This record gives sequence, structure tokens and C-alpha cells, in this order.
Amino acid sequence: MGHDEQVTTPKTAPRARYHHGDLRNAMMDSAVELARTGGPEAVVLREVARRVGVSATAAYRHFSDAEALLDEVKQSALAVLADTLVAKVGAVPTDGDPGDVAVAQVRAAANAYIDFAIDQAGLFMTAFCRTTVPGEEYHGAPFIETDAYRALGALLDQLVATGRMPAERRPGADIAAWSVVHGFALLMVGGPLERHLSDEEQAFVRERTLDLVIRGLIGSE
Amino acid sequence: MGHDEQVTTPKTAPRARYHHGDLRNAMMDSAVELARTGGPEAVVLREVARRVGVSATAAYRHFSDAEALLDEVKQSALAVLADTLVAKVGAVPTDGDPGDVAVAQVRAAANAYIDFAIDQAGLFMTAFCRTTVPGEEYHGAPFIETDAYRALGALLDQLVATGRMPAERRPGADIAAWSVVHGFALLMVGGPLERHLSDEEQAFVRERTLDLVIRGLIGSE
DNA sequence: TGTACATCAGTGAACGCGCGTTCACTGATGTAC
DNA sequence: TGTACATCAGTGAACGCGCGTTCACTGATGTAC
Repeated sequence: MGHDEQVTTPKTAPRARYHHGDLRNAMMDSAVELARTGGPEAVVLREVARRVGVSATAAYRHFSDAEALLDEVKQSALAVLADTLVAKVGAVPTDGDPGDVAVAQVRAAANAYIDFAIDQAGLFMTAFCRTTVPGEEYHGAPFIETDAYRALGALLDQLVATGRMPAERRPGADIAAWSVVHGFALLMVGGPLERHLSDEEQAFVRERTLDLVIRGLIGSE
Repeated sequence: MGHDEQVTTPKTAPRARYHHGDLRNAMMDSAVELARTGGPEAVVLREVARRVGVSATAAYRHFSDAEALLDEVKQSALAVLADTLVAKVGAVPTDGDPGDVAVAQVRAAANAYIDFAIDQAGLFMTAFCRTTVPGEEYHGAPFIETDAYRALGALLDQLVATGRMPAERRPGADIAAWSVVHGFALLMVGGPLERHLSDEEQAFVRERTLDLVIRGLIGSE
């Protein structure tokens, strides 16, 4: 993800020209920044316009409505998460026993997911927490279709290929594993365990939780 | 209606008397109902008053402000969840091998948690999802202090006592196990997997997820 | 090459909405005498 | 037993807030001729 170095956009001179020149990107950047610090609720069209130094009406030249803006921010947040996960898994050394490598990669992915949720709580909530009412369909970003989720699937396949995980255990294992880290993350950020654990306690239960998911995947009996 | 027999609360005659008689409870009931169908965002002071048939101002006789009302609704939602969990675990037959019983009870607790999240999505979200901004402290209901959470701890102790789980695995196991069901629940309700799975698919991945947590708790290696 | 003009990308005022909350008030209730 | 009166538990109008959105508009831009 990440926006390219915009040579054209004058960040230092917000009101230099009547025409902004790159307003859509500027609004997206600002909206993502709001999401980062305040979660999905903080993505407010008027506030975005205010920050960019433009009238609220100007937003309608680039987004059909406030919901469209938020949807795009969700996509962006999800993409950042997915990129981070892929990068962290890719950083695991691949020498040594392939089974060990796969296990280490699963662990790395799990840690990256939890790290992201904690370090980028606003983006994490934006990517995954509903902003509409319960009755309506979830209308957010499909993590399932990201490279990150596909990478998890490949990792689990690798667990099977290397004999660490029985093949019959493979179906549903992705969602099961995902449940663990997703739950741990949401317990710790925005959930009932937020600020209830010291850093040491949290690190400890995190290790235990990762042990549990690994054991759940490759353990016997 | 000439003669009134108002010993009890006249639920059928909302505006029969100037003084409601049981307004606080009536507002709580209404607020919980709103939470049930619409989650925490739906708990709106003015709407509660409207439903009870009273002016919005009347609420301030019984709640210091809107946040106090919501906090109480959260407590109530949490209590309902905890009671349900305790009841479901209590319904597991306790004859047979104590280890098997403990395992069955853990499984029952997990299923009850997920069932509640799905069947009572609004209450579940109300109990567990933050309504304040990320910067502020989570200000919700401490599930940790419920009978249900203590029961989970006792179950895990029982797993150790019956030799199903190594004692050194016990610390942190409660949060690890909780993470799994919490994550599965939030993936399915209000999360990225909502309405993405058929009933059959969901039932399947649920079983796999429960298998994973049980294996993670009592599995070897 | 200059220029008229269509189109693009902004402006600013205003609207309506629903919210939480405050204010001065009033009807109902219960209790001291 | 009746009644004055303090207190309790409501009312209804109003305020200010911030939001999304619409409207008629205007300054800037680029292109056909």
C-alpha cells in the first residue's frame, strides 16, 4: 500500500491554489489518519475536509457520500494489515527443517496479527469492526480475499505437506487459527481485557495463546 | 377504568398515572431491549424515554446521564451471558470419567458462548464492544469477575486434576481458551465473516475450532 | 497564436436531523401535626 | 381524622452541537477554432 511521493501536491501550502490538484488522495490520507487514531467512528467527512483545508462540499467531487469514503478507508486499513502480515511472514528464515519453518511462519503471522491490532488499534478496528447496525449486512473489507489470508492457507498446507498436521485436520483450520488471534486481539484492544493486564502479563498470556493455537494445529490426540 | 387496582405496575396502561411507579426498571427493560436488537449504539436515552412513554427529562431522575444508563445495560447484558454460560455448563451430565466430564463441560461452555454471540448478537456486542474512543480506558463490564469466568477457571483446574492437562499449561489457559471462542464469535457476528458462511459451513468450522481449542488445552507435544 | 467557452473543481450558506442536556415548571404523594 | 406542606417524579420547551447533504454559485483550466 502506501501513497507515492506526490511531487505535485503542495503539502506545505494548503491554500496555495484554488484547485487542490490532488484532493482525493489528500482526503484519503487524512481519513486514514483519522481512522488510525480514532477508529472507524472518527472518519467523519466534515472533519476530513476541515483537515485538508477544504469545504465539506468539495468531498462530493471525489466520493459519492460519507459511506463511500469510509468504505475506501476500510479497504486501505485492510491492505495495510495484509501487507504487514505478508512482510512479517516473509521475514522468517527459511533454512532448516521445512516443518519447523512452517510452524515458525504460522507463529510469525499470529504475532504480526496481534502486533498490528495493538499498535494500530484504530486501523484494526476500522478494518474489522462493523459500523452499521446489526440488521444490515456486513459491508466491510473481505480479509478472506487478501494475500495475507491466502498466505495463511498456504502455510497450513505446508504444515500438512511436511507431516506436521494430519491432512484431515486441514479443512477449517484457517478459520480456527484466525479465530484465536482475532479473539486475543479483540480481547486486548477495545475489549474486556483492555488495560486490565500489565505488559508482562499480556506478553505471557500471548505466548500461552500462541502455544495453544500451534498445539491445536499440530498437536496429537 | 373507573376503579384502579394499582398495587402492581400497570404495564398495559403506560400513561395511566402521572407517576409511573417503576420508571427506572421500565427504562432498563426498554434499554436492554434496544441493546438486544441494535447493539450498544441503539441504546439512546431519548429513544428509551419515547418507548416507555415518558419525557426524555424523566430519565435524569433515575440515571445521572446517558452513559450511566448504557453502563447499566452493559452490566445487564454481561449478567445474562454469564447466567447462560453457567446454566449450559451445569446441564452437562456429570457421570462417567471426571476427565471426560471436564472436557465436555469446556466444550459446552465454548458452544454456549458462541451460541449467545450469534443468537443475542446485540447483547453480546453491548457487553463486549467498546463504545468510547480508542484513547480512553475501556469502561465496560468485567467478564473476568463473573461466575462464568470463574467457572471456566474451575473447569481448567479440573482438567489438570484429572490429568488431562499438564499443570504447567494451566496459567494463561483461561485467556487462551477465551480468545478462541471470542474470536470465532466476533468473526461471525459483526465481523469479516458475517453472512459469508452458510449454516452448514459455519457449523463445520465451529466444530473444527472447538476441536482446536480442546486439542490446544489437552493435546500432547 | 490568441481567445471564447465548456467543463471541471472548488466555495459558503443553509437545511434538517437527532442527540444529550438544562431550565423553570407542575402534578402527585406522603407525612407531621 | 383532616389538612398544610415539603418533597418527589414527572412535563415541555428550548439550547447547542455536529453531522451529512443540498443548493446556487464562481474561480480555474484546457481545448477547439
